[in-house]
Amino acid sequence: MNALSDKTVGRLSLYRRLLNGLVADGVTHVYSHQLAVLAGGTAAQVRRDMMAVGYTGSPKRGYDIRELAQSIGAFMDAPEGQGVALIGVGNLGRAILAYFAGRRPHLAIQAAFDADPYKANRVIHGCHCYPMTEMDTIAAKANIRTAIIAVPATEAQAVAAKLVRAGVRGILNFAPIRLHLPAEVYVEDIDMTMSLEKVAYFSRKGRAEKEVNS
Amino acid sequence: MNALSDKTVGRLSLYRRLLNGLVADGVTHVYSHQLAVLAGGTAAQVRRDMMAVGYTGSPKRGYDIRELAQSIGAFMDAPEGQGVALIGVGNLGRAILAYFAGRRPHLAIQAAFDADPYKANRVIHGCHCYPMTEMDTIAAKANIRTAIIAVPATEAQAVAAKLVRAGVRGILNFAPIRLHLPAEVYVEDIDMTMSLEKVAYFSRKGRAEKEVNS
DNA sequence: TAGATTGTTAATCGATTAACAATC
DNA sequence: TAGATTGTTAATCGATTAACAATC
Repeated sequence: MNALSDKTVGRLSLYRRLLNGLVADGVTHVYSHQLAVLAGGTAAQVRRDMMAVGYTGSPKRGYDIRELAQSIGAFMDAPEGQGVALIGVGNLGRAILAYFAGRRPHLAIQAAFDADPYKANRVIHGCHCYPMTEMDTIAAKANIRTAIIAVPATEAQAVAAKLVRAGVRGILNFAPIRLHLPAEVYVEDIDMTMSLEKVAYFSRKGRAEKEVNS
Repeated sequence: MNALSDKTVGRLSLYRRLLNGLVADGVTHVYSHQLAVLAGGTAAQVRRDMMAVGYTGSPKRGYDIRELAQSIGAFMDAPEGQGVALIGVGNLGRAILAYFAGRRPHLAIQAAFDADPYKANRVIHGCHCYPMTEMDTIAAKANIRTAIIAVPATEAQAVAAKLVRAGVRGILNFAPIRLHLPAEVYVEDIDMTMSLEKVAYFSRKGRAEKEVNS
């Protein structure tokens, strides 16, 4: 029950989604090597991750999918649900709203904010948009501790600092800049420019030999 | 000049962006520790990365920003430019088009494709959209080896296979699914659901002790 | 020179992989 | 039982960090 690593948590999230897909197909049990193929990892890694969440399978039938999904949920989900704020309702912000709309009731975007007053007081993909000036109040009232930043790079640092002051402890940052925040705030960067440049580089040069073998 | 690792290439991409920002500010030289602060890394790592691209600084003035940016560019950019294809022109696809529009002439989205014929034959954010049926022909003609997948998860595997048959060797995949492709194809996943779940988890549980200390 | 930074090697760390007795 | 899979430990691997002589 101690703290899991960044990567482990990511894999758990993926496993759960895969398990939900299997449930929909009517499958009840799964072996570590089957899950490994779906997740793009190894069987040993899957088993180690199951150990981390404290769920135990059987040598005969493998893992019970429903029970396993529930164990992962108990580990990852907030029991009372968890609200998320979105900052920046431009092209990217609206796509993010559409992407997450109605997907996970436990982890829904409860409010969006934008500095542009013309974008405020509208409902986009089911989410109410407020002016930035109301961010502190609304975040505090809804007890929001998680936020998504989808503002231009020039504004991201100021927005992030404001979010932290309002009580946010985790940020998913789409702005192509490294945020400087207190160490206890968890930041995950999605840098689309960097990702595309990496892909472009390796589509010309080829993957490193070692990686191809894996 | 041998193959660089995934992570190194990512950092080089970030360094170059930071260097361009410094040039705009009129700065001419930078020390490894300054760049490290901006990039969120360590000075030693910056120096090791500079070694990797073969650029040498001076103990007195550090690194010449213009020359360094040029060295990184010589490493990362295709001399003749490199075209990118986008598959899927839904909410996310359109946001991606807007995001990359006019940013990097060397790495532009040259064509977009969608299975929905109603989305084809339009120009969105400066990019022409074609029906999926024309993908093979157009990708071959434009010699496109890099692609972005922004289609629903259910279609992603089929689209990816089709892209690889058309000559694509690197894929930036936004669909929340692991693609099964030949090992020589480089795939970078951007899984927004996984990223948001990670952020939500750590905003409740806090970062691991070790990571906070770093 | 003195001092800070550089290129480069050695030590450390963590994560992945391999291996194997225990289990159904 | 026989056979495949499980939980768990040991070995390996790579990347990061620390250290230091060479340099301007």
